[in-house]
Amino acid sequence: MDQDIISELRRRGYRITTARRAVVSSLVGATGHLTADQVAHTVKATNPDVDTSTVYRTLGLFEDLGIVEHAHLGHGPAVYHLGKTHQHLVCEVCGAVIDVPVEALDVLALELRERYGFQIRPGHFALTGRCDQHAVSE
Amino acid sequence: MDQDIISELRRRGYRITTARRAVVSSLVGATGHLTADQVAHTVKATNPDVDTSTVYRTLGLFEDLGIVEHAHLGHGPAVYHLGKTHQHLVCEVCGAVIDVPVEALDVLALELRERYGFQIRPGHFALTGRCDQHAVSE
DNA sequence: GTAAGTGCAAATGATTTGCAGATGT
DNA sequence: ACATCTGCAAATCATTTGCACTTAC
Repeated sequence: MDQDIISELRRRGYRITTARRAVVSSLVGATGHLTADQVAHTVKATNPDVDTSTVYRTLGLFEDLGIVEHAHLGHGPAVYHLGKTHQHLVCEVCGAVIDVPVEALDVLALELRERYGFQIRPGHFALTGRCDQHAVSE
Repeated sequence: MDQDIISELRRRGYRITTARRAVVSSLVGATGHLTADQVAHTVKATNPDVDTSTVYRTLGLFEDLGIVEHAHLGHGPAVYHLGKTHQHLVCEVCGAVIDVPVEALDVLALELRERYGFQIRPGHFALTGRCDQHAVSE
């Protein structure tokens, strides 16, 4: 799985460096979403001399190549993830994150399309609200 | 309209200061969404000695009191607005902002509620995508 | 060998905070 | 009078950038 990405990079003419390998491992080894800083920490565990700015540049490159995506879950730093786009639901009380397939927004997308001529591209910003445990019973 | 807010503040025991008056005027006089910095600029036009940090504090207070809300339209600074909550649609090509009533998300809210036990509270983050002019015809 | 990639340090942009002084009530 | 507000300067947090040096190819 690491290898797929490495090959992809090579195939596209990008150089395979220690930093890039380490970022790939960090992303592949993680379940879920990581901030750039968390990626940097994981990376530094094995490669202490990789700089955080390089991690940012690497994540930026991977994003341009469609290998990773970033999303905003709240007021803090952005989070990065591999794999296909999904919509994040974030509980404003406990911070719990639920990943839902973008298809869950299909009906909404259609409605906004028809009514406002607007095509949404879900996933970039979370939908905030309250999880089951912290629901407000009106 | 300025006066409603001023009275509200007074009624709740907050002090009426030059800075607060000026922030209220700025918000009332503007159509749409302003960044804290834009509010600060408007304020400084008549009251040059009001500091930007005071504008932030004032907006923060107004938000706590339910007088204003802030939303995130993209990677830049947050925007503040008076009035009732609405959902922002932001074109990722031209930055155009469309305001839609939160009721447009009712169907989605219901679905997410049933399927994931999650209650969304729309409006805090924009939905990004493409406006009519910049639609991708797949 | 050479361009692409990197570390480092410094810059940026948005927002927050500590504190001593000013001001609304 | 006295607590609340404010200006100012400095701190913070996430992210970006300039530049000289390294390294993958």
